[in-house]
Amino acid sequence: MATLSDVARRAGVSPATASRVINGSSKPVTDELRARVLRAVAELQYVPNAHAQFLARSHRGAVGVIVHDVSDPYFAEVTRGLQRVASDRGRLLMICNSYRDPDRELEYVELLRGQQVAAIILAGSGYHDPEFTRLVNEKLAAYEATGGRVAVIGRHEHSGDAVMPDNRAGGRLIGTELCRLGHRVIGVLAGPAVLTTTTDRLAGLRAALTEHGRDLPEHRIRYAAFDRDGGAEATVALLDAEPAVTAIVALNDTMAIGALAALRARSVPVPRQVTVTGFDDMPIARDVTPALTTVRLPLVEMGARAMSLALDPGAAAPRVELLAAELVRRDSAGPAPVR
Amino acid sequence: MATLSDVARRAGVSPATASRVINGSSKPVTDELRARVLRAVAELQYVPNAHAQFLARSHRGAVGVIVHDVSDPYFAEVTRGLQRVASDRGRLLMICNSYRDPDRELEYVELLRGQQVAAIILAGSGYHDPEFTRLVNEKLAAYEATGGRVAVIGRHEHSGDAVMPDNRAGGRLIGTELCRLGHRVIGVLAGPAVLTTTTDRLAGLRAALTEHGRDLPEHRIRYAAFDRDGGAEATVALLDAEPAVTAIVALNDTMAIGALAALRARSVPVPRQVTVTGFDDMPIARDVTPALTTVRLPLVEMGARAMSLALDPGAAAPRVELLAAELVRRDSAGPAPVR
DNA sequence: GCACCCGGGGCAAGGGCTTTCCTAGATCGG
DNA sequence: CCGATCTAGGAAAGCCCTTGCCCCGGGTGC
Repeated sequence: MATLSDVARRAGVSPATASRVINGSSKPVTDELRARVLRAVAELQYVPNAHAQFLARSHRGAVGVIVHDVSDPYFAEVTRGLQRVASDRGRLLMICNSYRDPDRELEYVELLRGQQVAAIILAGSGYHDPEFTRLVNEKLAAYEATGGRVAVIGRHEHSGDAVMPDNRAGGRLIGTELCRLGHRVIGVLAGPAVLTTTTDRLAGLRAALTEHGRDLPEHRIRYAAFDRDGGAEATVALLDAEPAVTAIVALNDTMAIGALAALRARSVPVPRQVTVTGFDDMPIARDVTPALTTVRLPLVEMGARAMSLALDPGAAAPRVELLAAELVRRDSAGPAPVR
Repeated sequence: MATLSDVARRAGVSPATASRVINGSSKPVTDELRARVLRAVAELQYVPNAHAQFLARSHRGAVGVIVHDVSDPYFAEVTRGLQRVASDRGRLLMICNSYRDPDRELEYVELLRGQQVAAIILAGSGYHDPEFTRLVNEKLAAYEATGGRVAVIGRHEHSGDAVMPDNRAGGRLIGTELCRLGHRVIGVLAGPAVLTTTTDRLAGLRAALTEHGRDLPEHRIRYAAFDRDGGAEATVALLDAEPAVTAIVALNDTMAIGALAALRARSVPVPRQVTVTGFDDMPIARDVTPALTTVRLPLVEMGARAMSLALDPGAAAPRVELLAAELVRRDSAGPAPVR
């Protein structure tokens, strides 16, 4: 690998001059030398060693984000927002997939710290796990103590800048809509109970139902993996145990799609016999049949905001941005069947 | 940020010893000192500076991949395969999104080179663009000349290790299936014509049709963006210009989903009146209505193989692995309507 | 014509870590 | 009991780049 001094030697200048030409330093260099250096760079196909560069200027360039899984459309959208802002500001974004493993999340915090990233963004849901929370906060605190910036997306037990989708309000919207449609026996396809996302959405839903005089007994809530198959399996279990349900609330769109598949397999017409709702409004939500009634979260916007928070110098007080959820009515929700 | 010498000082040892303890060097260190060092590490929350570490040992750890867009399910799946193998071998994977911009692809090659990654994997389709091809090959050659490993996924004009999905054969499978079903007037929703993926799939399709005595005139092929909206728009245009088509072949699943949406909007029953086929067999393909008849490509496997090729020492001759495509019959393709 | 200034270039000091080589003390054999 | 052999730990030389500082020579002002 050609080094800077190779270039300098070939151009007949000092490494200092070569460096200045290559980095467009403010220090003037004669056109003659500049040309010689550039020629040498081209001939040697020289590319500066990013690590050495990093070490020499102590200027932190990259930013890291820890997501559960980029191939999950939810995170794909969020990441898109993060990317956009990062690129606009000339920052490299390192994406780390925890694959929903808290330990891996911890490891990635260390790794990013080791990479000396300028900021770390936690994009997954928080966990209801005091021990994990303590550990991650400890690591983040150490990072922040040395000037690192942290922003989180979603509710985490971390005091600092945060972007919060209004999951509670979203749950409420769904609940209210279902009541309006006359549903009384409502089943829920929930994600893992340890995620704050799950509990917040559930809390909002329950609040709305209670307001309208309905209840949501625990046995009508099925906790499963936050993915398609989790949704499908939970739907089957729910249907068998609670044949009276007229509406199934999935706590994200992916699970809702699984529910739709399970219902189709049993030839249950949606929404005529059973209503299904999702959450997140992923792009695919409008393309399944029936198109999903869901709650839109401004995913890209969330990513963009989080990156802005992370890159703008921190205010004295933690900044928390609450992003509104919005009901999207499509075809998968209908009036409760009269029986 | 605590440094190694901070740790060493606190533990009352030399940086050399501290380093040895932390990295588990083979050189023996007394338990007494080891314990002191580890305690200091914990107290200071020390994390080694990855850049300095890199510089000191000239051992290349990370691997880079350039994809078009991770949020595209096609690449999400491929990336999952790459990740798995990379993690198994203790490698960090850097994911770069070119967003289908060839210039950005070039930039990322430089960037990864600067990061001194052990290998670069090009996961997007190749381009039919001699100038671009020349440039990228030049940069890759320079990289390989210094010991860098390169693997490509898909057909690129790059001689070296490659994993090739058998796009041609896949196109053939679709063509044969449609002929079997009696379709004669077939329209195509193609991706950008500059992509080798597009032309290869198209070539296979055309070959099959020709063999069965059908033709595929250019005016029944619509080139559009390889995404949902591209598919929807092209479908509308195709329907208007060629009302006689009984089958629409989308060259990837995303476009097929767009086609389904456009047909639904026009209340055209699928597959009764028009058959639609996709390509790739993304996870969502089975969950749209009607479920997509498509061609399965072993996407995860492709990623895994590519990573293996990249990490295993190169053979003398370039290794090319051709991965078979497989027809997946679902509900979106049916017999041609009798008229 | 002299002191000064300033533009253009190079020297060298890091930046944080690994690793080779060396040293000093302990151990062992004769 | 002394030299040979180990052993654990430390000193220091890089890895590649940036940048503050210094230096040299020619132009400026009075």
